[in-house]
Amino acid sequence: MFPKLDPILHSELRLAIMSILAGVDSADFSYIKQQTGATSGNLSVQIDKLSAAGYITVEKGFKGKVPCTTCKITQAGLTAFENYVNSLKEYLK
Amino acid sequence: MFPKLDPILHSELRLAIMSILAGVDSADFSYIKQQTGATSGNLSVQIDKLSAAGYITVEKGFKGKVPCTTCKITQAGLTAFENYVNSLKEYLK
DNA sequence: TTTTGTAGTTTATATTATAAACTTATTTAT
DNA sequence: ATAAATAAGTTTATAATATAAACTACAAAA
Repeated sequence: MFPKLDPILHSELRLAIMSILAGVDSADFSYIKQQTGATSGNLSVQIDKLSAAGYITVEKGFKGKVPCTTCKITQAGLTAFENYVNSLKEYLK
Repeated sequence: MFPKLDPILHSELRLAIMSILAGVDSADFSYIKQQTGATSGNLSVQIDKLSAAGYITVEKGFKGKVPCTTCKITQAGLTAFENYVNSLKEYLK
């Protein structure tokens, strides 16, 4: 039987966000936006969802005078990401 | 930049259907239903979508007196599936 | 002949993703 | 100093999607 895919991660943009965050210590909103090519609105919504799921933390600060939102993957997020990848493999082989 | 994921394939049930069909010559509705654990309604809709996309062919016949719908992956479907897998890899590494 | 089971389809609903419109603050140009 | 343009988001509205519930048609069993 096919394993259930985590619906939080089975989303193109959220998966891209997680993919980025899995490889770095932290990344800010603008960087993620540029890397993914997402619109600000979409990115904002999906970051909220990942944050609500406890997969990332979001810190709102300033870079000089400009607001800057920094995202970081959590241990739970990393684990979920790994589980998702493993589950997905069952579908791809 | 992350490649765009084929929205037809980026769906849990449709991906499972394609995964099954990629490994066999053909499979009928009931078999796919049993393998995926999907409801008939959901399966019917998703098979229609894959068929409309040209990724599978659907043949309605009879097994004795009982109706039997047989699905088969097309070359286009196989190619799309392979592309999807390759695209996905960019997200998972 | 009524009921149960098989094999689906159609329709309705709830969720989701996405974009458009908006807010707030900051530079930059006039 | 004021207006225009840019940056960094958020909120809201819309369109698409997945899913389940309800329904149809037929066959086999009780």
